[in-house]
Amino acid sequence: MVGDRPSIDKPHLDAADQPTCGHSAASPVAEILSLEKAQRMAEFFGVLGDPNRWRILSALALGEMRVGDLAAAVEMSESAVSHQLRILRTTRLVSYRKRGRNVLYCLKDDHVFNLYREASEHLDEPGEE
Amino acid sequence: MVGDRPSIDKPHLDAADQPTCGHSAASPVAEILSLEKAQRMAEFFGVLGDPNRWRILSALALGEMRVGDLAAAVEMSESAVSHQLRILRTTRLVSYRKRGRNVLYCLKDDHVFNLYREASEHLDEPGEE
DNA sequence: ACGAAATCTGAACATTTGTTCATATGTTAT
DNA sequence: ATAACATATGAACAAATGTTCAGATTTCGT
Repeated sequence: MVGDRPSIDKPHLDAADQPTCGHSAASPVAEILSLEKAQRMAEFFGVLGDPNRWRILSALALGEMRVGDLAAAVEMSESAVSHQLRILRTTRLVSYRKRGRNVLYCLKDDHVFNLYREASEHLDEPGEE
Repeated sequence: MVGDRPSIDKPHLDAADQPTCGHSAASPVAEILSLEKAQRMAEFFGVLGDPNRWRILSALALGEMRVGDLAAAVEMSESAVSHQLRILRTTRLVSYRKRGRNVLYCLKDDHVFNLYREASEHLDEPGEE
């Protein structure tokens, strides 16, 4: 296997210079995360690691919505949506309230937005890919 | 199956009032994410959805490190670490440079910190769990 | 050039994850 | 009450994921 590699992966400096990592300030994490804390982080971000959940969240960003309409909006079965909503609920990413025989869901707070923006910035950054 | 439920999951309002979702301002996402965009988001956050990757990232937050030392620090096999580093590399979360027969890794930018902080805030928020 | 050291890679295997399908629960209307 | 509607739940199965293990590279020391 010679020739062209995946094109990514080229060291920025293969010299004997200074580290490439220019931490701008005090990092919020000053030691290696404990297995427990790492687990918490992973579980949370893992929830955001599914495309259909993002579609659901973005749909709810438009406003409160019933489960059925939500399912139609994101083109998933109502059952699948319901399963996902349960996960988003226990992660406290969405809140809900019952209206008769319907249940209305909506985003719980702005953290999703911030995370979305931060991720977008990162993904839009230069760096060969 | 009656009795006590998982304790989470109680509608904040089951009345006929206003929505629970108080979006503070213009959301960065004004429509349902396309499958493609949702996929991108999910892939990125999915990378942050593993505890060992968080341990690696937090170790690198302390400073540049060789693969071997990194493996020792997070108590994983060097092979496992290497596999994970490849993923973190293609996601551009870490950068690296070769020094002789070693490879030094470090965090690429501050986005990880911001994501970490945002997630921490969310996890530390009230809301019964 | 040779052997040791450091890192990377691919296949295999066990675990996790998300959907579907069938069914249960709960609510409204007649 | 009964039927129809809306949502939730559990088991089952397919797909994705992370580790281990063996082997491939590459670089240093002598």
